[in-house]
Amino acid sequence: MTPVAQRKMERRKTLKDYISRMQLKSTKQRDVIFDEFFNNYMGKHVTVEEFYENIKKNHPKIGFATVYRTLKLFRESGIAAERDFGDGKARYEPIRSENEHHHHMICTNCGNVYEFANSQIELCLNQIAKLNQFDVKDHKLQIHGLCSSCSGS
Amino acid sequence: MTPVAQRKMERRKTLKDYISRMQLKSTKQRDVIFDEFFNNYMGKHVTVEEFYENIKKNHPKIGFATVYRTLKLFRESGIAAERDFGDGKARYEPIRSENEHHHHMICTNCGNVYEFANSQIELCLNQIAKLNQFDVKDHKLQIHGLCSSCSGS
DNA sequence: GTTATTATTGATAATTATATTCAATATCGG
DNA sequence: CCGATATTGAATATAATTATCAATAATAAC
Ligand SMILES: [Mn+2]
Ligand SMILES: [Mn+2]
Ligand SMILES: [Zn+2]
Ligand SMILES: [Zn+2]
Repeated sequence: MTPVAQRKMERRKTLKDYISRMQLKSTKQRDVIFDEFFNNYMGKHVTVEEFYENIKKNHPKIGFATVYRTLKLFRESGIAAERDFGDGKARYEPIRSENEHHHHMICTNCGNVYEFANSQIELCLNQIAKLNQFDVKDHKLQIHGLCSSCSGS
Repeated sequence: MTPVAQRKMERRKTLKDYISRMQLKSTKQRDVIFDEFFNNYMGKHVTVEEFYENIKKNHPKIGFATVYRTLKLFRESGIAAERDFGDGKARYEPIRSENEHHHHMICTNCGNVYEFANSQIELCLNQIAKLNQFDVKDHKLQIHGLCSSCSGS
């Protein structure tokens, strides 16, 4: 099995566990949305609208509200992350592994998103939090500006 | 003159300059909102609704749309910053000085906001941007979690 | 397998923050 | 003061998200 397929299976188990733990139910729609999401959106940051328009092509009967609710379910179960890049629309991306963590550079011109991670920053943040006795649940870091294509450098 | 009054005068000049540069007009309402904002909201992060409710007490005739538009004008002119703490409401805070820059720790329980700054993080960010030939216009950093009061440590 | 219970679906409507419209009014250069 | 133009404030529109609810699907109990 490829590493990609392996990770997808792990995500499926995480979701199934969450569903049974919360006494929810597995459904055709959730399976369909799961496959679409983890097959086509690794490393992407898709809005609900975009995702809905694409999944509708192969599954015309699926409802908009169901897509909304299911992506939210993915977030709650820990297999997806919800992002806000400041344009008023929620975006979702598959979480790649348990402890993976990254941040975003967003081009205000073309909209492209670049990911980065930096352990030194993470360390600073933890120190700052500790100093203020702040119990960190999450943090987000975004750089907004022009990507190399758009700034013409 | 106190340093606080001094800075307020500088902000007023910045706004006046912006208004004349963009061929806008000075109005009673803008003056009233300016005074309210810089007298009562230094170091605060106020929503438009909150701000409107408070200013209405002394100036009942002022309109909601005017408050919205004026706070946006303050942002455009560079004397106020717009923040998004993830609760779906825009927040505004007075900019304290030209090159001042800070970030936020937000308690998910009590809603209190704590500010911090860290030059090492800023340096890392600039390096990362340079490495990716990314032309930084802005960046935001937020820590979400429980403050010391709410985590009971 | 049948039945009972409970969650889900999908169409629609409600909500919420923000943006726009527009007629009346205020500002400002000349 | 006059005329041109920007602003105001009430109302309306927009856009993303969330809630409602009757029909249906999934699981549990028997
Ligand atoms: Mn990402
Ligand atoms: Mn602040
Ligand atoms: Zn770009
Ligand atoms: Zn707190």
